[in-house]
Amino acid sequence: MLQELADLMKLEEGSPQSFRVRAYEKAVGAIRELTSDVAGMTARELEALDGVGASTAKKIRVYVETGTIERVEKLRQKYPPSFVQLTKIPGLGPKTAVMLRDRLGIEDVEQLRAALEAEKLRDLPGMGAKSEEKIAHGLERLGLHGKDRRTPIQEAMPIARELLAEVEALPQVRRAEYCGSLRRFRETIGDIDIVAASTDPAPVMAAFLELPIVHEVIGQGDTKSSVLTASGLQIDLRVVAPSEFGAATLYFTGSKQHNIELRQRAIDRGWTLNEYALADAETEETVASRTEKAIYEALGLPFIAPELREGIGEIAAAEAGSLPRLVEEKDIKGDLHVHSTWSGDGRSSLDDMVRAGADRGLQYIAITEHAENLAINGLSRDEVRSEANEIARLRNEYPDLTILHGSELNIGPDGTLDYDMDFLMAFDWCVASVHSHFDLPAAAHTERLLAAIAHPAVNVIGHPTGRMIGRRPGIDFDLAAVLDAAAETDTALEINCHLDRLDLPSDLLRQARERTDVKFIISTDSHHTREYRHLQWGVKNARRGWIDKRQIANTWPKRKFLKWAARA
DNA sequence: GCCGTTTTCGGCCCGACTGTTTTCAGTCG
Repeated sequence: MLQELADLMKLEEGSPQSFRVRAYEKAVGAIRELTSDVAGMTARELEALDGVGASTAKKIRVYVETGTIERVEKLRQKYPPSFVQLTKIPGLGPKTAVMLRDRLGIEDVEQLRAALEAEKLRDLPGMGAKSEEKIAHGLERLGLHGKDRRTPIQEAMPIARELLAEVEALPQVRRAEYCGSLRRFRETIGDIDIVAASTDPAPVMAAFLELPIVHEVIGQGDTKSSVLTASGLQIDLRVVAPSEFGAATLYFTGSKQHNIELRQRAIDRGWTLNEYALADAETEETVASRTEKAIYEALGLPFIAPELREGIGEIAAAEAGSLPRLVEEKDIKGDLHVHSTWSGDGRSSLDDMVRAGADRGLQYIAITEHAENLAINGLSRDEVRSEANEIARLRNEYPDLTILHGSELNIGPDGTLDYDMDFLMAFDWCVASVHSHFDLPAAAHTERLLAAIAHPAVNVIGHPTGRMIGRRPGIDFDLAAVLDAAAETDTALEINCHLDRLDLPSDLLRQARERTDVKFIISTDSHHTREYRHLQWGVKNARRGWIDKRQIANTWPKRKFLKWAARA
């Protein structure tokens, strides 16, 4: 409701940056990060939140009690959804939308289309034939890539990496980095931002605009250009001097709120921070600019990892020295969710999977084929016994690698698992996952998860929400109850590395971050040898979730881990 | 609308690009 209020206020105030709009958006951010239910908070408790004042606290209370906010109702009358839709058109902002209504009586997209065809826009103040053309073009893009459309990370990441490689390969480019929400590792991306360091920007810009992926140029300048791919994904390239690279990546990585807080911090010290440098406000002398680390240090802060830069308290935590100890890829000592061709959907042989795990320097792995209840992909009991013999052979071949014989069980709609108790207890390691019946009510999902967590054979709950980013929402369940049960039984929760899963999602991880009694396992869920390298994504997701690495059980050395796994 | 280790009033992050203007408004990030 507050977000809608912010959006409507953009129209009312004629600016997306009006102070009132920004205040509402800040309040939205504060509430989004709450771990407790906002409905249960008093006005006084709400006001204690950073960014929520008396006015917003009152609105929240009224909304909780009556289900409506008068201000929103009035604004909805004035700006109905069909009118608000106009501002979703790229290049068309609140000022223009309101003027179109005042001057031409345009109330919705259809009327705008008619006015464009009749060439009525070009006679309006501040507009001309080109503006008309721009808006007409923006209208075409609305379906393909409106302001609200976000691209799933698994779609954007490979494009960004390839693009980055091409930019880095240009002879004039010293170094380059992808920034924006992709570097912060959000699960959906608005656009791809690339920053390049060069003393000679013109050829870099020219080469960028000529790349095969560029379908359309929507803006080009000396140091900044924006293009669209054929699928409508926007890519921005910014070229800065090498000495400015740190300031530029900091700025383009954001988030917006993080930048605002950093800049406020600069102002408090008599400095100013922009994409070129942290500099003295009076003399304009540079304080720091080459690296992000130098800028943070000048501002009295330790380096803040990109995954944390959401403007949700990371700067205060950094100042207080209370940031979590973040996991890194090299900390991970074992992979506890690995398939082979024994599973119907596995694509590398067991021998290859084990060899690849050993080659990566893993100290322990768990082979976890699908279980019998997963119709096509699961293993019968006989197959499980046969694979056990193969694993015994491989243990001899790889004496330094501990190979756990595991299974990925299916949590049924009633919480029951595959096989039977005796059979299950013979496994070294069990992952239990939801693979079906995604549309039950939340209470039923909570019950089935609690049942699986309570089962003595289960070590970890696999991809707990079952969501597929951009395709399928996760199951809804009572997170607090699941965390309580996981802590009670010492059952871990998985952080699945697949880019289309990232499950648990980082927002749920953040809600769990104060639960230091809960363990997590970062698993690749590999079905092919090359998927081991997906580990990096699970690591980034855990970092984004503010999870302290001491709670991630597969960072532990082999002895500690095996002792815990056997006990659990 | 929010906020305060100079402030309870008067500030609030900063700049590129476009299209329209002769110095700026709108949009965007």
